[in-house]
Amino acid sequence: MRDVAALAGVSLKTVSRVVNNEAGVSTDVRTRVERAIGQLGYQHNLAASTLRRSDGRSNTVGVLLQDVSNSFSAGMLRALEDAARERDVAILASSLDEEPDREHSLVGSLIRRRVDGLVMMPTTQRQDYLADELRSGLPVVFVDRGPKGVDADSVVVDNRAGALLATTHMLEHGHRRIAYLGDLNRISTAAARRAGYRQAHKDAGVPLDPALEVGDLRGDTDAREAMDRLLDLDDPPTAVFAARNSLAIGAVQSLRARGLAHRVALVGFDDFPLADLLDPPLTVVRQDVRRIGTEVARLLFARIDGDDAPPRHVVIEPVLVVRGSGEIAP
Amino acid sequence: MRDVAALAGVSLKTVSRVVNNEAGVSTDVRTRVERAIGQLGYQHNLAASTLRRSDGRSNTVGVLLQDVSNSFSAGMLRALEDAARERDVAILASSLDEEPDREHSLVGSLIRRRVDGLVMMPTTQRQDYLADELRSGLPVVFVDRGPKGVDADSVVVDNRAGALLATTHMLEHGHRRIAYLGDLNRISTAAARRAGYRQAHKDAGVPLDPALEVGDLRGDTDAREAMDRLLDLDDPPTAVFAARNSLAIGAVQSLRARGLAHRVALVGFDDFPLADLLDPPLTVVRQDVRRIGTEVARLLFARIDGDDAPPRHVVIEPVLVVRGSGEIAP
DNA sequence: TTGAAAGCGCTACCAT
DNA sequence: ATGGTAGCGCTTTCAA
Repeated sequence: MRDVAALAGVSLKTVSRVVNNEAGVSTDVRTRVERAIGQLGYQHNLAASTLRRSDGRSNTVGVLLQDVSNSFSAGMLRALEDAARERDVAILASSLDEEPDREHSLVGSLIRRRVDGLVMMPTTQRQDYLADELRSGLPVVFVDRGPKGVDADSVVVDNRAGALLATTHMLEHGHRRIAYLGDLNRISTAAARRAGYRQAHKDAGVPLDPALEVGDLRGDTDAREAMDRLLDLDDPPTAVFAARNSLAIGAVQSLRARGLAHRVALVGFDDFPLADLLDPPLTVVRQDVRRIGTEVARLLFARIDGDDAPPRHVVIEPVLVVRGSGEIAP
Repeated sequence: MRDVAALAGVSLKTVSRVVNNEAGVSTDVRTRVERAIGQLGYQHNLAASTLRRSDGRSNTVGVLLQDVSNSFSAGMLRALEDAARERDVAILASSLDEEPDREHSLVGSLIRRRVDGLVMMPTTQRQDYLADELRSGLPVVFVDRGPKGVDADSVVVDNRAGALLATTHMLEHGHRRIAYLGDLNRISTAAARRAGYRQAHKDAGVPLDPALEVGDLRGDTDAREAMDRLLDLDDPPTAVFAARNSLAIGAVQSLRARGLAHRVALVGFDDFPLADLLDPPLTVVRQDVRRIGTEVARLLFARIDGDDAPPRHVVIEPVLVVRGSGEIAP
């Protein structure tokens, strides 16, 4: 910047004015400075700028997702990116893989980088460790799973209602033995989905069979094995509710391998690309990822812009997408 | 940091030593400083640190992909992330959506943020605009598509060979009318895949029919419509080579809607989740995304570590994954 | 409209 | 083993 100033024959401050598009620079001087910038290939240093600025804005936000390569996280990231781009805000993205330690260390890393805000799909049980940052005004929006131990903005879907929807749908189609495939039990959304599954049975007056409830499944491989075991029972389920997309995939693999894909009903939680091209097409409870992402961005940027109202909790209602697999009769 | 120093009764420099884990601090002093840090909730400011450091490292790299929500880009991002995490390097990720203007502006934004390196899946025809940065030593690794107009490291798959593989496979199964569904023609990988498709015909002595070659398709919707039109021809194709994953999906939609999924052969380029669960399971040419990502990371971090050998160009051979859809007889 | 000087939070360098 | 001082590249403040 000093070189640019020298070449253009102006002061540092004037170059700064040009670079930041501030008023109070004559067209003539502006042109001279811009030419000098071009000649020297000067690139403004945003880190130095941030350091000195009174607001300390880095124009960067951090996003901690479950796994940037899974379709739900990736869709979220994309929706956020679109909102961020309009403001010329960059996104630091990371995957947590349900590892609490990683959440702690990545949050620290983002704070050391002075992000203007944080979006997180938490994997820890409680986020008390964020209390200091929240109090000092760091904008944080929780997504998919609400905050525990602290209060902050959040955007979640009504997991219980979604599970109730899915399970009731199969009960109404006459199923009485519906299996449940669930995520790691400690994850709050998994608990809510399980509660919805049970509620549906209660509402319909159908007894639950604990042998049909399998939790703590990490991914499609786990789900496939669990499904295999369920189908080997003396009195196997005639329907399955898979409480996450990867678990539904594992279930499909198992059913397909045994030629039961058209015999056992299946409803998944969380839509994914190609679910409609499976055979039978997969009936799912859909969480509108783009809508969630848009809401998250709205909350986050409002906070960044100084909104200091009490935390807001947005709940998005999931919808049942009927495609075929969930309508198979017992 | 000043406050920490005051509270611990040491100098600024000593706090800096503790924070950076430098040697030459007694255990006693270190403990005192750490306690002060804890009491004050002090968080090191990485931007200020970067500014002052002699190497100017930001421990941040920029990644420009086609679209972070598509499985190929997302897989790349994830592989890179895993390599970056080991070094405590953060990732700024963005989507280009095949828009050249966005590439220019995002590269600028990343340079202003002083990233230590850049990974890009370019969407521009030429990247001469990067010449200055490359000359001044910015590590850049091109992925999926090689650099044009400048020289830099790259990791690409052998697109021509992959297309040759796919097309020959169907020719060997007796097909003589194989359609081609291709990406935007200006994209170099699309051109290479088309060349492979043609080469296969030439090798087999099978004449090409221009009516069966459709390029400039943007996504599954385009592909579906193109496929519909092809199937409406008087002499429709008995097989299809879809040169990108989203195009294969469009083709499947069209075939499925007409009940031809088991009648017309289909091979896609680029594997994706669930391709094996379609009916029939989709035969594809697979590019090993994780392997590509790992190679990219290896090249990038070697450059960041000071490697100044001439640019390296890694070519990954794609493999044919036979699953069913590509083996349908004419 | 333009500029000079101070200082953001930190690390390099040299001294003790 | 510890500290003082200068200065990274920029913006702020105030003066001209």
